[in-house]
Amino acid sequence: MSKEKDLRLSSILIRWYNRNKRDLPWRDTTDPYIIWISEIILQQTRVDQGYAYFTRFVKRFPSVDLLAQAEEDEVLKLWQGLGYYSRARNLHAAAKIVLEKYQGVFPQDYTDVLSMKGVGEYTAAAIVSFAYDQPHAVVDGNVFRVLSRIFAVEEPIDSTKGKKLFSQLAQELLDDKRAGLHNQAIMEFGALQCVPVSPDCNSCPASVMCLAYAQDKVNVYPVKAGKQKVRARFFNYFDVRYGDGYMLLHKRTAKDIWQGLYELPLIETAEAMSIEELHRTDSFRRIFENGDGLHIKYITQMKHILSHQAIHAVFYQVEVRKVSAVDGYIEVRASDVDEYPVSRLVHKYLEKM
DNA sequence: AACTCGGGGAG
DNA sequence: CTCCCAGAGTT
Repeated sequence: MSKEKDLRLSSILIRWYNRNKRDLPWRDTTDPYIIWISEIILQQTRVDQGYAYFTRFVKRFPSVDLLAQAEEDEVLKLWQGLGYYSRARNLHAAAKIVLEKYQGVFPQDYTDVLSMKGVGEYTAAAIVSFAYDQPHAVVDGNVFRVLSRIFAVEEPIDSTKGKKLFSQLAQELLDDKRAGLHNQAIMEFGALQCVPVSPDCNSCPASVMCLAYAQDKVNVYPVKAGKQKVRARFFNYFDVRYGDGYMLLHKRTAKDIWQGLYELPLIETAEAMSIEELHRTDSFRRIFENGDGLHIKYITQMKHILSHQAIHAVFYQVEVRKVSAVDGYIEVRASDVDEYPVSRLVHKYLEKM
């Protein structure tokens, strides 16, 4: 016994979508690889921000085997500036697995897609519905917002209960016969019509069935419980120049921000420190113990804000006649530094120099 | 369940 | 400033 679905909302959203959708390149294909790339890029990222990255990425890596064969540094370089760099590392690792485990054929089974690194429930549903029209409902930030308003859901979207509740609700509302279209429609509706701040409910075709609108409580949904705090960190960067145009770089490998990216020699301190204080640290002595004719000059300081950290960075330029190899650092030609993937913070410094 | 992981744009 | 974006992984 299957109960007939109520597809009135789906019908409204699809009608709205057909009239208002943006023309986006990843909607012109059913190639799961292309759709996968677009979905990873768009995780926690606005279309406007990810668009150019998508274009460059699929131009350089038009197929999964070409991505799998690339060096991780090149993948990260293409990702530079976009943030959440684990997306790029996971994308690259997953491409290799597709090549080896699936002989280069992108998996079609939802569970197989879900098992890929960097692919969670949202992305798996997006890929199989857009590429194969399989009936899996997407639940992203847009869907949370649209459904929480229409049904006046009081459960916080960042709670385990809330996530389950919205998944079930989204799946109940899904038009199984046109899942891809339905999923595109509800997300685009959230992105353009049912926007986070002061949506234009007067022009909304779903306002007739929107409980939040009826109660004049559109601005209270979606309900969120979370509050994240920001950690302060102090980065002291040393732009070490020596010889005939050489400098030192270090690849971040720790489980921390910017994993896989390169940066200048760094001394992180628990609080702000003067250069005189830095001189006395073990880290300083380790980096510069073999420094001959050391000359340090203050260059600039920058405050770099992440969603969860506030980094206070100070940059110094260090001139030495010669440095011997220091463990963990690589020596590169200063003219080649643009080849290496770096954080926005380091990039902003480098482009000033 | 709570925490971590980027960067940018809108208001 | 605050919020949040086609979220996922780790602890």
